[in-house]
Amino acid sequence: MELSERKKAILKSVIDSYIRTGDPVGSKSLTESKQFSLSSATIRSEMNDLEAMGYLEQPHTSAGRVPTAQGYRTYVDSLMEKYFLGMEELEVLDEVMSGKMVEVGKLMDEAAKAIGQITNYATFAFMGGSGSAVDRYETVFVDENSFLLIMICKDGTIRNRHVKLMESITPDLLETAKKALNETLANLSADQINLTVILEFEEKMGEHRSFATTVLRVVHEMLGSYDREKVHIDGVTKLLSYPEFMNVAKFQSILSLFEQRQRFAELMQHAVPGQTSVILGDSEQNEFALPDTGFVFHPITVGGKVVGAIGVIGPQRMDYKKVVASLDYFAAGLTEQISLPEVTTEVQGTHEERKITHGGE
Amino acid sequence: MELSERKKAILKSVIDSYIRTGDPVGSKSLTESKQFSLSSATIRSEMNDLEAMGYLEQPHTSAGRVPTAQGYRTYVDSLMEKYFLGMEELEVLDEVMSGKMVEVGKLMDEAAKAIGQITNYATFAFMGGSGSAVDRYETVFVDENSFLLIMICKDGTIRNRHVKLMESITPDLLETAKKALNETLANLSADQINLTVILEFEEKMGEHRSFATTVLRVVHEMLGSYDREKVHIDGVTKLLSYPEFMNVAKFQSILSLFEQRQRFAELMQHAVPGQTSVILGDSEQNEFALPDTGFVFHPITVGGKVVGAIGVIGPQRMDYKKVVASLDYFAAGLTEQISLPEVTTEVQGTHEERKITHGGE
DNA sequence: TTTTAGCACTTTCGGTGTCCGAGTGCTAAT
DNA sequence: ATTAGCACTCGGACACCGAAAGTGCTAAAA
Repeated sequence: MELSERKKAILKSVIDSYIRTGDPVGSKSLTESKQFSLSSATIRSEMNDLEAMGYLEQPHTSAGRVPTAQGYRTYVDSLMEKYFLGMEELEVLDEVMSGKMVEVGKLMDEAAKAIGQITNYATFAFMGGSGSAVDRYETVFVDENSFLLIMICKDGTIRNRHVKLMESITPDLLETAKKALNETLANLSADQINLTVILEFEEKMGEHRSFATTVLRVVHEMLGSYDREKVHIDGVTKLLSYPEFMNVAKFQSILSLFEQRQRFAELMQHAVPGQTSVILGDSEQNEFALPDTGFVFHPITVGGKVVGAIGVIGPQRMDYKKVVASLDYFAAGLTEQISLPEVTTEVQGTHEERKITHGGE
Repeated sequence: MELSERKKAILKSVIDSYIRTGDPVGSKSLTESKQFSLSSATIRSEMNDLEAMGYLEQPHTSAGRVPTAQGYRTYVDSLMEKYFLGMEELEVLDEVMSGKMVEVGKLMDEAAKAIGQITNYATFAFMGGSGSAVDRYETVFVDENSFLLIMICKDGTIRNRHVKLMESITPDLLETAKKALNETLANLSADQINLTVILEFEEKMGEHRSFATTVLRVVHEMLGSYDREKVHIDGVTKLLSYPEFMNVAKFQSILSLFEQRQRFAELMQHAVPGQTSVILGDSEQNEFALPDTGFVFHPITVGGKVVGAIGVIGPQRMDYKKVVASLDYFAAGLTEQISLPEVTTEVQGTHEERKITHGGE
C-alpha cells in the first residue's frame, strides 16, 4: 500500500487545488496548470488508483475528485509544504504578543481573534485544563452579604467567584474561613473532598455551619467545572461564507457543538504539548468529528502541564499549512509569555526579536 | 386613524395565527376557524383597510397578509392576552431561583437557559451596566510576577483581572498600590481619570513608575470595557429551526450581532426598570433593528440602578405573550434574589411561596 | 509495458414552459 | 353594510432540454 512519488505529487496537487477553489478537481485541470508532463488519461488512471486506495472520492460519477479524510491526513502529515507567514500577518500576530496585554484571559481571547483575522476561519481559545491542584485560597470581603472567593492553582491559573449570601458575614469570619480552607482543602482535587475533609472544615468553622456549607458548595463547583466561561469562540460568522456550511443542518450541528462548551475540554485529551494537532471530521475515530469540518489546535502549556489551547475551526477543506504556521508561531509566543519559561523555542525566522524573560525562582 | 373594535379583533386574529403557523394568513382561514360571523369578502375589505393603515402587508399580490412591525407593536402593547405559565414551566423557572445558586454570573446564565428551554428561542443574559462608580479596589498577591486586581462597584457588581507582569513585585508594594488606588481613584469613572489624577497616583507610587503605569492601564481598561465576557448568549441553534432564519444572509447578520457583544450594552439605554421591553426589528428606529427579528428583555436592577438584563431573541413572529410572561416572572424573582430588596413585586399566582428577605442595613 | 488519443456514457446544472392552488380586488346583487 | 361570484395574479412544483464537465474503456503509439 505504498504511494509512489508520482501518486504523492498528484494527491498533493489535487488537495492544494481543492483547498483553493472548493471545486472537485478533474484530470484535465491538473495537466493544464502544472509540472506534470503527462496526459489527462494517465492522471486519470492514477487518480483511479488513489480512489481505490481511499485517498480520493467522487461526489458523483462525472465530477472531479475530492480528498477523503484519509487523503487530508496524509496531506497534513507529510505532503503539505511549509507556509511562511507574510509581513502583515506577522504584524497582526506580534501586535497581540507585544506585551501590552496584561491580562491572561484577554490575551488568549485576542490571540484567537488575531488568528481568525489572518486565516478567516472560526477560532477558539480555551483556558483551564484538567483540574490542577490548588495552591491556595484567597478571599475578599465585599459587603456583609457577599464576598469573593479566589482559587490560585499550582499551574498559575486563577478562578474566582462572587458569592452572594442570605445570611451576613464579617471580615473576621471570612478570614477564619480562608484559614480553614487553606489548612484543610489546599492541594485537593474535587474528588478528594470526602467526608473526613468536610467534617474537618466544618469543625474549624465552629458554629457557622451553614456558611461553611455554602463555601464548600462553591469550592466544589469551582473545582469541578471546566470553567466554561473561559472558552471563547470567535468568528463563527466567517464559517457561513464557505459553501460547505451553507447547508442549514450542517451549520446547526456545528453551532450546537459550540454551545456545549465543556466539550472543548475533551479536546485536551488529544493534546500533545508543544505540537499542533489536526483533527479531521468524518471517519476519524473521535467524538469531535463533524462532517466536512476540521479542527486545528495547539495546546498552551505552563510548566509542562497543559492548561489550555488555542485553535481553529473551519471546513475540512482548510488552508492547513497557513493555519498550522500561524498556530505554531503564536503558541510558541503565548506559552512563553504566560509561563515565562526557561526554554525558548525558536520559531521560523522570528520576524521580531522576542523578549526572553527568565523565571526567577 | 382609530381602529374599530372589529379591526382590532381581526388584527389580533391575524397575528395570533401568523405567530402560530408562520404562514401568511388569508381571509378564508379566519372565517373558518373563529368567532367571526362574517364572510371572507368582508374580512378581506377590513384587511385591506388594515393594510392601508400600515398594520399588515402582503408578501406578494396573491398571498395572505403578514403583520408589519407597526402591527406587532400594537399587538404587544394592547392586543395580546395575558399568558399564564403552566406548572411545568413554573417548575423550570423556580428550580433556577430556588436559592441553590450562589454565584451571580452563573445564576444569570442559568436563568437565560431556563427561559430558552421554555420558549425555544435564543436567550441572553447581560451583566455590568453602564460604568457605575467604583466603591473601592482590592488586590491579591498571587506570585512575584502576577497579582489580582479587583474593582468593587457601588452597585454591588464586581470586576477583576489577573495581571501578569514583566517585573517582579512584593506584597508590600502591592499593598502600597492598593492604598494609592483607593485614595486617588475611587469614585472616578473612566473619563475622569485625567493627568492630575495620574500624576498624583504615580507620585504615591514613588520609584515604581512602570508598575504604576501598568496598573493604571488595567484600571482604565476595566472601567472602559463593558465587560464583554459577562454577556452570555445561549440557544442560538434554536433560531435555525425557524424558517425566517434559514436564509444564510439573514442568519449571518444575526450571528455577527451576537459576536459584537458590547452592543448588548447599548440595549440598556432602552431599558425601563421593572418593565419588559419589546424591540421589533425593521423600521423601529434603533440600531438594534434586524429584519424579521424581535428582542424582548427585562432589566435587572440593584438598588434602583440597572445593572444588567435578561432577554430573548427570536423571529419577529415570536410568541410574545409567553415570552413576556416568562421574563416578568423571572425578572421579579431574580431582582429579588440579587438585590434583597425592600419591596417585593407580587407576580401572577406565585406558584411557590417565594422567600422574602429584607435587606438589613 | 506504459502512455496517449479518441469516444461513448453519465450526471449535474441552468433555463424554460406549464400547470395548479391560494388569495386577492372588484362588481353587482342582497 | 354585507355577500356571492368571478377574473386575475403570482409563486411553487414539476418536467424537459441541452450544454458542460468528467469519467472509464479501448485501441493505438512509444
